[in-house]
Amino acid sequence: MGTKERRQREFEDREQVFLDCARDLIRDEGLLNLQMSRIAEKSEYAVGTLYKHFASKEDLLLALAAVDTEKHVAMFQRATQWQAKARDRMVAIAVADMIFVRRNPDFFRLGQYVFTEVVWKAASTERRQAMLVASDPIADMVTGIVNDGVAAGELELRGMAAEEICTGLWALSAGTHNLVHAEGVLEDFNIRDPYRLMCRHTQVMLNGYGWRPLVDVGDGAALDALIKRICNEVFDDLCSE
Amino acid sequence: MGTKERRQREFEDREQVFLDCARDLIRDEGLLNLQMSRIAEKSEYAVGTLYKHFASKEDLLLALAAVDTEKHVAMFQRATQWQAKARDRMVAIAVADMIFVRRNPDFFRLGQYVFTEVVWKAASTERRQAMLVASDPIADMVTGIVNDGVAAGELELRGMAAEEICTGLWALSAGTHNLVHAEGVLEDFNIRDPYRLMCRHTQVMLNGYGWRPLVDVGDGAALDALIKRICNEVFDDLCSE
DNA sequence: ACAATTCGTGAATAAGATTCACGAATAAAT
DNA sequence: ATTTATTCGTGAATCTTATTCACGAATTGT
Repeated sequence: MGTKERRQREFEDREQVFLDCARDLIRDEGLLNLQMSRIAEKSEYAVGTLYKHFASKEDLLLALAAVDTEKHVAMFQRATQWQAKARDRMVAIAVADMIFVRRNPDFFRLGQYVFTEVVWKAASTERRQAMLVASDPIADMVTGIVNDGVAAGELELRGMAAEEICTGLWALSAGTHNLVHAEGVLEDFNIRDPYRLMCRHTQVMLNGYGWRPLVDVGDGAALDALIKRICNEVFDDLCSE
Repeated sequence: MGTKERRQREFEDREQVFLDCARDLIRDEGLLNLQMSRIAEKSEYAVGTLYKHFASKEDLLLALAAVDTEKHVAMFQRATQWQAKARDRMVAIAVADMIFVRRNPDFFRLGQYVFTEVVWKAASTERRQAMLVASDPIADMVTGIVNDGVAAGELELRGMAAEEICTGLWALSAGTHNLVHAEGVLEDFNIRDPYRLMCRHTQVMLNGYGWRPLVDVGDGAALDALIKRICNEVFDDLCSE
């Protein structure tokens, strides 16, 4: 009598099939040209079936973004659990961002879009909730590193809450994502290696908080060496460079 | 024979009428519910007339965002031209951001949306160009202040280009906008006074670049005094607090 | 006064998202 | 084994909106 279970399993697997097809279509034809009927066609199901899984197009997009976010968070987790000084782990978070965006070029574009009022409000409460749950661990991870740094005497809060420092670093990262996205959208806008720049600014901001030892940001070689070390020790399987 | 001129003038004024109506509709009913037919109805013109002015809905949104950007840039210009030390002018830029967003709560939401791949690509080349032209002065203004600071011996580049420092500050600002937007979109997300925090992080980051005298970020009172001074001296007419 | 041109109009069209009545497949009951 | 009930995928039909364009009124030129 496992038929019911098999059915259930098939239904769940199908959601993944739809998401994969949608992702392929976005990659090949762009978010702009994504059509529900094309997703159905590509996955060889009827449109009605697609709507059994997703309340709306926006819902599907949010589901897609949530999957990305889970992978993104998993990268952060590796950085967080790395056995190293808080200072290096903080840069590792930035490197995780860098690697992730390079490997998933559509990620931010989609993320940007789904967090738009228009899309967000058009999606179902469940998907919104799933998205929030997926991104929930991030703040704790970063705050945790800041607190570790303080505990180890490497960082001074200087009257700020750990969460506020965290917010500054987060803004830096979100702003850099914006910038990377702008490179794709604007024609003549081009900043060389924006995520490397973000790593440096992370160090500079932490310098501002009396992070010890202070980083000599003039020495790009030191940063590059650290990035390479992080790639080797933390993201071995993902770094080809 | 001024009839032709009058006609021409009427045509140009109408564009403003459409934009005003669209803005009102967005304020009252949200971007999500904005419909071209409603804009036409509200402005008491036919849809066809609306389309004589805007190639598409996205085109209209981009035009709307460009107007906002011009006002935004005008605020920055006031900060830039303020007769004060580079250090204070840099904070004045941040304060300009703060005041502008508070007075135009829909601004960033719209800006976020139009810079989305989906909207950007759907708009006409002319509007895109107008948007780029409108935001063009910003980078120069900020880089200018950084260079002034370096020339006055208040800031060390430490091996970074002025543009790179500028990018860091820009990322901080863009990230904060993101955060402010998130407060509107997400239900339970709430950061007290995000722009004040941005001002502080601007100071911290500049501390990291050896800005002199270094700012004691622990002293929130000093920052608040500076913000109040900027409101009085630069944005007198816009600050009620 | 008449022809030519410009310009606003809104009904018609187009594109795409979303629905839902249907029938096939499966499960339950006899 | 046969009948009845239920579940589930289907895709043609519907609905919503953006967008177009043929028309006629207003204006200009002769």
